Amino acid sequence: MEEKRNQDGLTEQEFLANYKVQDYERPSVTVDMLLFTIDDIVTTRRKKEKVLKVLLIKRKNHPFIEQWAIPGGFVDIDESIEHAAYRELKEETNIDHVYMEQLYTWGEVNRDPRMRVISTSYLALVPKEDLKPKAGDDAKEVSWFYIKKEKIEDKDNEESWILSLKKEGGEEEIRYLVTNKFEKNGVLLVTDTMVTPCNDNKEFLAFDHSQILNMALERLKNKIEYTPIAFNLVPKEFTLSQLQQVYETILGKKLFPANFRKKIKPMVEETQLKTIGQAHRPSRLYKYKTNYEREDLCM
Amino acid sequence: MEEKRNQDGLTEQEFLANYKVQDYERPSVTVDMLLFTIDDIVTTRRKKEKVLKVLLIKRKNHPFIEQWAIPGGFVDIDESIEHAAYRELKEETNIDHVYMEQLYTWGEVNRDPRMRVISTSYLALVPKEDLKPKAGDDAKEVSWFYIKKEKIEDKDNEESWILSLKKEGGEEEIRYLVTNKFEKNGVLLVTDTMVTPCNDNKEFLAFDHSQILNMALERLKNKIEYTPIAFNLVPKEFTLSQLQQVYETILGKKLFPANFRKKIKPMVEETQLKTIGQAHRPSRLYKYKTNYEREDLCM
DNA sequence: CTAATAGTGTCTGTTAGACACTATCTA
DNA sequence: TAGATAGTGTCTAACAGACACTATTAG
Repeated sequence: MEEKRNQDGLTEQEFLANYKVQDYERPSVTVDMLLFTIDDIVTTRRKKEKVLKVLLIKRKNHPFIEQWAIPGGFVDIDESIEHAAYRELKEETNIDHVYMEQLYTWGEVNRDPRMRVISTSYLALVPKEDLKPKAGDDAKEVSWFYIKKEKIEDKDNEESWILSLKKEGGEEEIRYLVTNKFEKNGVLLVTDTMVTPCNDNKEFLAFDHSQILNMALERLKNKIEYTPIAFNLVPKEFTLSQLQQVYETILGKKLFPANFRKKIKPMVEETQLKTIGQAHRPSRLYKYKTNYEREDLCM
Repeated sequence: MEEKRNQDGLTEQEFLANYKVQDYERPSVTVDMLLFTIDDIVTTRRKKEKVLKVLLIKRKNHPFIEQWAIPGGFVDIDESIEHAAYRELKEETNIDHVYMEQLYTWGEVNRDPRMRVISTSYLALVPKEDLKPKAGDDAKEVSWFYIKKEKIEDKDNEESWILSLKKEGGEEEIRYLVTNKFEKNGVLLVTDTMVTPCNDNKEFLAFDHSQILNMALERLKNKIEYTPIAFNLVPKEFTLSQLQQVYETILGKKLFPANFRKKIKPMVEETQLKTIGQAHRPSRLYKYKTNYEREDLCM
């Protein structure tokens, strides 16, 4: 390899040895971790129902003191952002092999009133059964919030939803109005989503976290249709009804069992196990067919 | 609103007024702009063919001096990352209403040998016809490269491609081997793509830019199937054959005209114009139906 | 006329959606 | 037995893929 020299006559080695990192102002870089799980709740009529939950922490200092926020933290100078996200995840779950993907990077100037912060958000999925009840981290107040997102009547011909978060075993409720505006991007009309607190609100999420949460929900809804991410929300062995409930919760609509099973069958394999002890026909347990995608690609 | 105080007894106002940005080391933050267009090239047999092109610039300093790179730059402390991307785009194109979307954020520790750099990449699409030939920016060498990505025979039962970039009107060619490895993410097998220079290579892209480029190509391929982004690569008025060629180039396969037209028809409206002067049946010009998506959503 | 590309009609097999039906457990 | 959930068979309408065909220009 010949030694190329730059305009100052330096080789790469010389250049790097003399390189002074310029002293302009840099943003801080953080990661946010949206950790989701699916859990059972018991409704007023003593019926069990599946709900989607997200993990939030209560802020202990300004800004947004005493408000709930998506867990996150600074990226160390000598770790990758993915590693920082993973570290954050570990702090909250303490389990391995958790599904995680990058969601989006938020870079508005005034996201944080203290200083300029750029944050990359990650999304992670854990089956409820794998979550060991965390030892009460005295300093931190952490809680699962269950999520409801309901379409409401169009106002001004726009699509709107009420997004509400209810604290697990608590009274606190956070409500947002989600509205799609249409905006031009090139020749396309793309949706620009507004997330605004409902006026009856007492509680709010910190920073732009409501917007981040909403984007994560959209991502989940989209990806569950064309990828097998849902399998990250059930235990290793599961019944097809359980899995169907996961789909129904995330998509926010009921599915026909026959159709659902037809669609899912190629992705799973039977085990010899069945559920027992319930007052109805026992159901077969299935496993995810790990090489499903590989087979698919090799055809 | 009551005044909440933190553990030091400060109100938010007091807290922010006294807030000292901690002096730990911060990464630099940059944006990269992947600008694509579709152009005609004339093959050896004097046939016209469509190709996908990407804009690259030649680096004038270490590291990776004299090598081609995706255009990009630092994010100013008082501008959003999206604004920085937009600024970069403007610098290269000088046209408005360009389609742009965030691609991914790259945060490995040693991406840049000078210092820690985190980079958010954006993808933009411009119709060739809108590109005014840029006034020769003396300091910068900028060029379009056309992209070929061809599947090669499986080695060890893996999918592989040759990704090659050829400089517009030049001899330079950059070739990479793209291979999918499978990796566990939660219970799923997801593809982890390796992009390695072909051993016959003389030229390379700078930094991790080959990987970024490859991800952008994947994104394009996916999104063209289920969104109307392709309309950003043709002029305001276009023939359906033109549009079909855009799809074919990005998907890397031939489509049946009858089927293509059936699929596209609901997204376009006829104009009264037709092409003239060609030695075959003239073709009707169409426009994109801007409110296509809206109509769709309102049903 | 030919060469070349524009554009259409229609058959096929696959799939999404809807719904009615059967199966198997506990109490 | 009833009540509850598990699980299947099948009809229909919509759609993707394949292919044969017609249309209209320049030279």
